[in-house]
Amino acid sequence: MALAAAASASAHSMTWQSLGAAPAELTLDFTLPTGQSFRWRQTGQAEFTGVVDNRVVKVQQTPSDVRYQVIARGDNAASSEDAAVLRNYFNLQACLEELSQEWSSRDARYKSIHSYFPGARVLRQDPVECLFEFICSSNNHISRIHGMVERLCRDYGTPILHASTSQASTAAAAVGGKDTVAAAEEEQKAVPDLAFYSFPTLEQLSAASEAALRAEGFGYRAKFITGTVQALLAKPGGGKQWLYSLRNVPYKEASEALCELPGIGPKVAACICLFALDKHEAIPVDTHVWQLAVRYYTPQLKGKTMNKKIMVAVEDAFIERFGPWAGWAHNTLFISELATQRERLPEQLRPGGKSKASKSRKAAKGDTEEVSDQSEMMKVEQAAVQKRTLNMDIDTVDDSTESRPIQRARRGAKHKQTKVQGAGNNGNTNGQSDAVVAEEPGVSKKAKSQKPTSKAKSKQTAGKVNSSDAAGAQSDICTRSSSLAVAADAAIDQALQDASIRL
DNA sequence: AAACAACCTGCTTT
DNA sequence: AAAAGCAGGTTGT
Repeated sequence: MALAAAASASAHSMTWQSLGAAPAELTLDFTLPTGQSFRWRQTGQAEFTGVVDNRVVKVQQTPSDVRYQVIARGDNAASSEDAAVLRNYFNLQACLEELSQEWSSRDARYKSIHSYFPGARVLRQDPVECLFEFICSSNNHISRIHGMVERLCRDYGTPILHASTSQASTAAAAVGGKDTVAAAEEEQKAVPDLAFYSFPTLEQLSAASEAALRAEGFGYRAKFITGTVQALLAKPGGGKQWLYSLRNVPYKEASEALCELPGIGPKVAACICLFALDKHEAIPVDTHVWQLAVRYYTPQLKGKTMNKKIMVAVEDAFIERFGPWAGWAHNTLFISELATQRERLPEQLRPGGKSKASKSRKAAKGDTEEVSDQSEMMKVEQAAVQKRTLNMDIDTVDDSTESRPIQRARRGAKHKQTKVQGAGNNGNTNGQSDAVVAEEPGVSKKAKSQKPTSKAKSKQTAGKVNSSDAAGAQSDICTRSSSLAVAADAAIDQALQDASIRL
């Protein structure tokens, strides 16, 4: 192991390249692990490694920039295109700072929280990859989605960088500073996870059976994946082209087209539209955004049950409030709601529910309940805005502390009856175990039927559109004054170097 | 049209 | 320790 480490370390002594994006434009911590892509692994204190367009890329935050190294390339990945590929992936033609200023002038809540989450960018991902990532996301949490996507790539994708030659693994071994046994164990455990694969093509994915996917822990999403693969392959041009063409049609049209595919409803469609199809106004309304909405933007909808119509109402409210790039504004607001991120907000800006960390901290200090409720918070924010003479209309959110998600009450009620047979999960924790899927974990009633289902049979046009370059459709609102490079000082360099691998 | 039950799983909380 | 709760939802009734 050590030998492999040394060998590859010297083999990969390349240098960092500047991406030319200041933290206000791109902050990796708010962009990569916050649920819009599940293809990145944190491989250091301020460093992530992932695969972009057939390249294994390491990106690292510095105080003034983000820099990158392409540590491996697959077929047809020319190094001359690295920079363009990454600028495209990080959507750097848009100027987030400028947008942020605009949103701040339009909305009190955004204004009060955005400085705690600078550089939360919306990526421009590959549509195929993005689509399957978000089929996996339904009724699921980030860490499991991440594992599922990883297995999908490992099982059906093309390896670009093997574990034995991975720089990341060498770092793991080198940094391990403990006794050699522990280090060896650590490395052994780490190695299988440190290979990098391209995301499988539709053709590669067509090799996956529902049974195999279930055996890998995809649950009921297994048939969504196989169903969508088939549906896409049946499109003229093989599916990939069809999907890319959605970049050139209006949001609504793209969303409706996506919703024809099994496993894709309005929320997942909005994710794909926002994160891969250039629909900057798309608002994925999930449980977090729903709470945001009834708290600040559509209080009149409180108590309603979530459905397509309600989602559209929420979306419209966001678009009216934030404008054509509302999806980007939503992204920052969404992140501020995540349990893993909301602790960054000062107490008085934090929404009602407290996270574990917050709870235990309070418990330790013998603190009592939180002081301000939503209405007070809103008043403070409104006052702040009005003081600045911004005559924007601020929704008055009166009322009280409905801290609990509405759907929770709903679920609590229904679970009384359900549960029962779902409780006994048939053992195969950790996914891999057996190869041949137990013919019927939860296949209670129908299932099995590979039928196209009602959604597949309705319409299916959307094949037209001009084939102009998709990137051209985007506006260049920023003349990017390259606050570039600025060689990070040695101290930071050192610190970053010392960072250990973290999964 | 709207509401709700069912669905896979892993991790946390009671 | 067993059970319920929850996680960036979709589908069928």
